[in-house]
Amino acid sequence: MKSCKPNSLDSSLESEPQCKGGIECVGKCGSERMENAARRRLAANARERRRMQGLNTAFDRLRKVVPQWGQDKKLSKYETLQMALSYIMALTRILAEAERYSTERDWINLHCEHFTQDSYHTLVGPKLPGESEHYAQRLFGYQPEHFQMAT
DNA sequence: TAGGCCATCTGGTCCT
DNA sequence: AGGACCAGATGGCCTA
Repeated sequence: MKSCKPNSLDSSLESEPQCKGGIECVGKCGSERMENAARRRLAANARERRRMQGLNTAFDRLRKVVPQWGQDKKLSKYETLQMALSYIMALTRILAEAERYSTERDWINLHCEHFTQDSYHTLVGPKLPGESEHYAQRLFGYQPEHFQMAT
């Protein structure tokens, strides 16, 4: 995914002698200003590239902790955010439910085993071919159309 | 081939 | 002034 825009400005910008002013150097100062602007632009481009790479690293880390059951292909950034939202909401629901039981042991016996993947399969039935995209939706209620008008 | 997703460049705005 | 952040534009890659 590379841009086709050339990056040819970064050479020959070093070690330009300082302009001391005066009529004869108006053109030269102008070209130095342009070179400085070009240099700043390139630096800004590099910073922006690093910033976006950092953002993508964060997305990758989020993908690793978000459920992706049955998904053979990587979640898009948008899907990752929506899945993370649904996941957090599901975990919040679980915590709230846990508070309704008097002892931790009661709650663990009742619910914990339902959140291993194997027991999930027994809960909702065997996975069918072509059905993988519904897994997360059924457990977490992740349905993209619910989020289209979010914000 | 159209559409989705993505990386990169770029100019604007805000902040330190 | 310079860096961070953002959104729009552009073009490449991939898949149905």
